[in-house]
Amino acid sequence: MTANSEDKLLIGRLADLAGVKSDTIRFYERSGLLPKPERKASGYRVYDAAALKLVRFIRKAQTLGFSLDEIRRILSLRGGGKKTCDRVLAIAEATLEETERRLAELQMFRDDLKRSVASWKKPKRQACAAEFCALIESASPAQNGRRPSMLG
Amino acid sequence: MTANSEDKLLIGRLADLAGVKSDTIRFYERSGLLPKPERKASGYRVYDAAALKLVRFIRKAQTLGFSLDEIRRILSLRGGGKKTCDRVLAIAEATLEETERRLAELQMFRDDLKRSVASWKKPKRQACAAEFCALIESASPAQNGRRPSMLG
DNA sequence: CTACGGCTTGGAGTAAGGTCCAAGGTCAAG
DNA sequence: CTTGACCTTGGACCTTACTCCAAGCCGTAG
Repeated sequence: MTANSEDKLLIGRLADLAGVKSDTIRFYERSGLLPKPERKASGYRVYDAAALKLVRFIRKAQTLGFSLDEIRRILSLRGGGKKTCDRVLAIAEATLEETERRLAELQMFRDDLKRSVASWKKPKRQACAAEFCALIESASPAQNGRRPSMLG
Repeated sequence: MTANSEDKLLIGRLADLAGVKSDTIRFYERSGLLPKPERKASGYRVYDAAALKLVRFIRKAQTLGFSLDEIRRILSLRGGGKKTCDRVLAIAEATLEETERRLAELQMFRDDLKRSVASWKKPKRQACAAEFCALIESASPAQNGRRPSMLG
């Protein structure tokens, strides 16, 4: 029941199943995120279920805020020994801290936003645009622009 | 006590106070995020406290996940009447929903991560790299890549 | 045999968000 | 009156993450 020929995917099928375009798969390969796949005699790339998992992993990690570069570094840790494990632990802890920070900020923003939306729904309010701005403005912690990198 | 000459900032000072580079300020101006500032006879841009607030607003909004384009649209709503207010409400509600989604996902990831880090700290564990990956992999909701746009 | 869709490659293009540079003007201090 | 820090402009360049294109094989259905 393992790896019969029906498990094999060509690039377009893999892309569809993962919800990306073929070009994206090739791009990930070029970028070192996906290993070079087997090839048919014709040169066609042949993928298996593991490749699909991997592409889905990459997409998932992206939604969590990791850059492709960070994802590459995370993936490169797989299958290491004790030393690697310490490194993973360090990264995981840094990620956790950063995630907590983002979470707190987002939560506060959510609460403020919720309150404001409720108050704007009660008839007669008009300063809402200004308030909406003020609310973003005072959304607390992180002082300063663009998403910071987790992973030291 | 309002707007004496000490409130006026040149671009470099404004940039420092906002934690960005002068080039970024000029870029924001070109992009229509900041209004054209007053100029000295020499051509130097002259800013006031409002400009500083605005730059900080932009940075803050970015950390909350808004793109410059979204920020521009939000800012353009300031000072509108009842009609604008309905629009703001709609945007705010969409933003709220999207924020809830992101929050839920991030929270779940945080919890898993926390649990794992704790377990890895107890002596003798070694599959942690693989686990770290599995954990990102199963982080639930959003199926599919890149940050979605709040704001319809 | 002919279509037609899927695959190959290399390379160019895109959008977002900056970042840097050269050539030159401004201004306060010494 | 010279230094040196800061300002001006236009335009080139950078990174990230794709996305598209042309020219040409592959593979199966009619």
